[in-house]
This record gives sequence, structure tokens and C-alpha cells, in this order.
Amino acid sequence: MSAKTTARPSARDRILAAADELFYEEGIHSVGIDRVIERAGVAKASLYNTFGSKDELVRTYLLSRKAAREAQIARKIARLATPRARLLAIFDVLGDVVADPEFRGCAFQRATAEAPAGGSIRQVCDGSRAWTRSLMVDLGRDAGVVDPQALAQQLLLLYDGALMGARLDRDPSTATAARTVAEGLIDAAIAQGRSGVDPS
Amino acid sequence: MSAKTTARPSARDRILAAADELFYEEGIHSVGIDRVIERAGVAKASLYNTFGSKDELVRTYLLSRKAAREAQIARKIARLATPRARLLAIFDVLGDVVADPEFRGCAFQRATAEAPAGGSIRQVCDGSRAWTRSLMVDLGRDAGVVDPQALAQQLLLLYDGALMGARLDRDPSTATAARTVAEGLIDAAIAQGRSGVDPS
DNA sequence: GTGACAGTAGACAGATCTGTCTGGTACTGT
DNA sequence: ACAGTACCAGACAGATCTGTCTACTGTCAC
Repeated sequence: MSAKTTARPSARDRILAAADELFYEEGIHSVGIDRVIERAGVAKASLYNTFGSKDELVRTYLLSRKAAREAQIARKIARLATPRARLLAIFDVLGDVVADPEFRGCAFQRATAEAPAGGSIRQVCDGSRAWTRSLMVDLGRDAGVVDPQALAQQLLLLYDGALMGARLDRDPSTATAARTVAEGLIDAAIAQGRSGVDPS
Repeated sequence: MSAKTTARPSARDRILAAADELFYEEGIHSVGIDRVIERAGVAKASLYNTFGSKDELVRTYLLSRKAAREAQIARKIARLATPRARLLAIFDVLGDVVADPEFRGCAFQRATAEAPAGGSIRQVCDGSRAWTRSLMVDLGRDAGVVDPQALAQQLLLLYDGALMGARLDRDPSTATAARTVAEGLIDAAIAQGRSGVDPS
């Protein structure tokens, strides 16, 4: 009897799941603690014993979103061989993300829109952006492009734009548009890298 | 004595100015009515007599931002002759906007992150996006591109991405990067239009 | 059985927020 | 002179929010 087959998730997990749904759907300020504990089916003391404060709950919610996104990208990338295909796969994941009917935009960007400038929420957001950017830089370097930083900036531009556009226009086609433009930029950067490396 | 030389702005104008500063800097939910009237130097009754509710004040704040942005772009564009130059001028204005030390991201995108899905705030945001998009479509058509809608979608992608990136990374160089990529896309679309129009 | 542990239920304090209302002041046109 | 308008100062009601606290329940190891 190590675990019941339909064991109820722990209070912590239920709180986090409820917080994820509510914060992402309606925003952080708009959702009170009472709504979270009601949806989680949990006592208020459980929430405060586990997380200490609403701020910490929000931080944990964002960290779990960050981990999930990074795992999703890493999983997709692992199956692909070339850096070029891997860079494009980032935009394929983006396409899946924005096509989800539950999609409501970038959770980090929305959270920072509500949070004070210097807080811990901003740090989580910065960490998430740094991860994506450095992945793009690494893959660009692997692909032999001359200036991987510049390519990464361009790709991040498209990535961010697609997230924002998909939400505000309720139009997931921004992701495929971003992928198309990204493909052109990647191929141009790779071609430039090759011509520079090969002596004329 | 039509007006004193240093006439104090009306209560309405002072409220709107204070709301603009506070809502844009700190977010809508984070700023209470009391903070607004304190900064405006105004009685609470004046605010409610003039605007009726906080929601209406927020709506007016966003509409005034929308009008200011559109006027700024229209002014810049009026001096330029070709549709190509005008399209690029949109990104020049973007560069000015994100370089402002007071820049905190797109006011509409931040407001929609806090507001409920169906509300009036979303409508203002939709209106602002529709204006920008249709400007891009019109200029693209004037430039003779084959699919102005597709070009506009790509340019909007860059525009949104630059706004988001400049805020989250605190890096205004996204605007010039966006302009560079945009220039390539515009020229490619124009070239395609010409080759399609000219019989081979 | 018993103690440790994880959790439930809900009252409560204290702060904050929107919106209303009363009462008073200063200017303006007639 | 006087009515009307625009505005200021702030008390107040009622709702809502975070966070604390008390008291109770079920489960498991030993």
C-alpha cells in the first residue's frame, strides 16, 4: 500500500494547481487568497503554512511555469539533430502554446505588468528570458553563425511579438508567421557564417 | 483677461495627468483613487463628478495614450514621401518611445494583463491595434506589395516584440533591431510586388 | 494507545479600496 | 448683489484583501 491508486494530491499541489489556473486566467491582483483556497479545497492555514505569503505563492507559480516551459522545449529539441532544426523547434513549441485554448499570453509578462519594479517576480521573469536567450545564442553558435547574440535578439523579437500578438489579437497564426520570418533570418545568418568561414 | 498667463490646468486635466503617471508607472490595480487625487491636488468628489468611476478614468487614460501615440506617428509620417519611408518611420517612433527613460512598456498590453477579458479596456486596446495594423496595411498596399496583410502581420510582430523586449530586458536596442529586420521584410515584399507586376 | 503530523473550518484583526455625501470656498456672468 | 459653477476637504459606509489564530479531525509509526 505504498500509495492509493487514486490518491488525492497533496494540499501543496492542489494549491499550486488552483493558483496556476486562477492567476494565469484572471491576473494576480484580481484573484484573492480566498478564491485560491476555495478552488483548491484547502484551508487557509494550509496555504500560509506551505507558502508563507501570497507573494511566495505567486513566485512559486511562476517558477513552475518556467520549469514546465523549459522542459517542453528541451523535450522537443532533444529529438532533433541540427542546430537549425532546434532553433525552429522553439517556434514550433510556441505554436503549440498559443494554439492552446487556455492560452492567455506570456505569464511572466503579465505578472510583471502588475508587480512592482524591483520585486522577486521580476527576477523570475528575467531568469526565464535569460534561459531562452542563452539557448538561442548557443544554438546559433552551434550553427556557425557569425554573431549569435544578434541572431538571438532578432529571434527573441519574433518570439515575444508572437506571444503578445497571439494574446491581444486572439490569433494563434502569429506563431507560424514568426516561424517563417525566423527561418529566413536563421538561414541568412548561417549562409553568412559559411561564406565568411570558407576562404574565397 | 481671457485667461491668466499661468492658469492652473482644470481639475480634469490634472486628474488625467496624475492618472497617466501613476497607472503607467505602477499599474492600475496597484494605484488607488486616493493616490490619484493626492497627486492631482484635487478633491475626491471632483474625480467622481468628472469621470464617474475608476473604470471610466482608466478608459480615458488609455484613450489619451492612444490619441497621443497616433498623433506622434501621424506627425512623423506626414513629412515623408514614400510608403517605404513611412513604414520605417513607424519604427523610428518606436525607437523614440522605448528610449524614453519613463518607458515602461505598452500601456495597453499592461492594462489588459490586469483587466477582465470582456471589459472596455480590451476594446480600447483592440482599437489601438486595429489602427496600427490598418496603417501598416495601407502603407504596404501603397508600396505595391502583393500581400499587404501578411507584411503588416510580420511588421506588427516586430513592433510588439520590440515593445515587450525593451521593457522586460530594459534594453531599447530592440527597436533598432526591429527596424533592421523590418527593412529587410519591406524591401523583399516590395521587390516581390515589382517582379510580379512587371511581365517577365 | 499515543504522539507527531498534516490538514480542515472559520472567526478575526487591520489595512485598503471604491464610491457617496455633507459642507464650505472662490470665481464668473449678469 | 447674487445665482451658478467649479472646486476643495474629509468623514463615512460597505466591500474586500492579507495574514493570524484557535480548535478540531484523521492517519500513521511505534
